[in-house]
Amino acid sequence: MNLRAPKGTRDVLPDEATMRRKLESIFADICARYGFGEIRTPTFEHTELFERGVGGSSDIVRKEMYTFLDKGGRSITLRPEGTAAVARTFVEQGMSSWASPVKLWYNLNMFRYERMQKGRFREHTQFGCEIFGSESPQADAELIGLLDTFFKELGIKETQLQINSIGCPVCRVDYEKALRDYFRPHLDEMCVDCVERFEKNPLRMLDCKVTKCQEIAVDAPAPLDALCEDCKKHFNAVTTYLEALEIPYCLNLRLVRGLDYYTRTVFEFVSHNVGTQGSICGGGRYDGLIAELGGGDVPGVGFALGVERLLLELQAQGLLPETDVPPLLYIASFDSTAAEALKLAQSLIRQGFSIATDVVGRSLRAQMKAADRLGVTYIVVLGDLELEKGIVDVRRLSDGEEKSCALTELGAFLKAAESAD
RNA sequence: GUGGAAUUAGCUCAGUUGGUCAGAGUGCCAGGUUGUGGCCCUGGAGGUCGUGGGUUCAAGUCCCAUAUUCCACCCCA
Repeated sequence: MNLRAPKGTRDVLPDEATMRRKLESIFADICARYGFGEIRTPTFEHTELFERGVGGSSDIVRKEMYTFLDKGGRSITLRPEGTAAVARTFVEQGMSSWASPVKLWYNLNMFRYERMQKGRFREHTQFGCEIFGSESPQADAELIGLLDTFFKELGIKETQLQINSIGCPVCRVDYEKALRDYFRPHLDEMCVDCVERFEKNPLRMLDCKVTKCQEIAVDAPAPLDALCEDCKKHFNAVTTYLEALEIPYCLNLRLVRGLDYYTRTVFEFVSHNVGTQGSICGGGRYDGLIAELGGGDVPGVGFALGVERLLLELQAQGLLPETDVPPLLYIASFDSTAAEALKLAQSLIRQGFSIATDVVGRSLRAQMKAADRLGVTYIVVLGDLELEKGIVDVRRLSDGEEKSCALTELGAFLKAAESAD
């Protein structure tokens, strides 16, 4: 077999598909209860959207995008993340004239050209939420509250919320200057990446993983101290609301996040169960994004949650959703009764029951084995004898107990059996 | 983009210093029981040993390249 799924992609088989469907349904339900509407954007966009929206200094834009020229010569990129695309829709569809704030959620697959690792794929799925049109810390808190609700409904316990504020463009300018002043004397001791970050985005020098750089960064000016009065007030209000919602959080002054559009609040839910990167969910405020994309001065805040990482987390905590249950009843038949068996199965299925029947033309013995392997609860043999009398014996496979039942009463029998469980 | 490990049947894996090494378990199909599941017994299908080169009388086995997967770095969900 030479043909394989492309590197970094996965096949989702029935058991996992069922689990994912349940997660999707829980998330959709919670979003609806919080007043969010679903949005589905195109799988690909003009490359320029991500270059401007996500930002040229981010790794996503620099080296992880699936970009190609289409037959019309347009530069197209498979979406590497959701926020820029949803923001584009906001502008294009004139959502600034909708009742404000506009609250949207999505469930979309994302594409990033990366090396494979635990919890990391070239195609992966994100659940996400965005609130456009509110500058208030109440919006930040509501989003984190929504996530907290989601995790609680799934039973997740071990994740930790980390939060930080990286300030607004105004205090960022002062802060970046302060950082450069601090790091400049140490530059020759730091890694090549940090030297590059010094020019482009000195904030990210704070969370460099190189030991030497970390040692130097320890005494760097802290982001929270550098915030302007408005940003300080905003951040304090966010944490106050989190306390009111009884959501535990952990200040992480090193938390910066690599997408260029973030302002003020940034946060992540982390866990040790999803590989060393640890992040299940990340988000923050992006007050300048809509303007950057040609819309008005509309603030925004949002998050994205990695579904594959969520599944890893649920598995580690023994919380995976149930997979499909086997059919309730297997109808065994013979050549002479195959038509009647199909008819009976269809009738019961149309009444709402889950029914299996032979579609291979197997011997009765093989059908019994097949039914057993499927894990069905009951089995009936529909032969000429049974058809003649209009009565079948319903056998319960768990203990072999048999009960006679008129063919016309089979639906009622199954209904009673179902409700008895 | 950098570094490390791995790849043999659908799945989990044996396979010694190159020489009956194409294997086991499990799963699948059938039969034993021509109209009755599980346990048991028997048989069957399924692999160009990731791919391509090289060394050799002889290569899952040694060498090189490459692909894929896993792990870590970077970064992100």
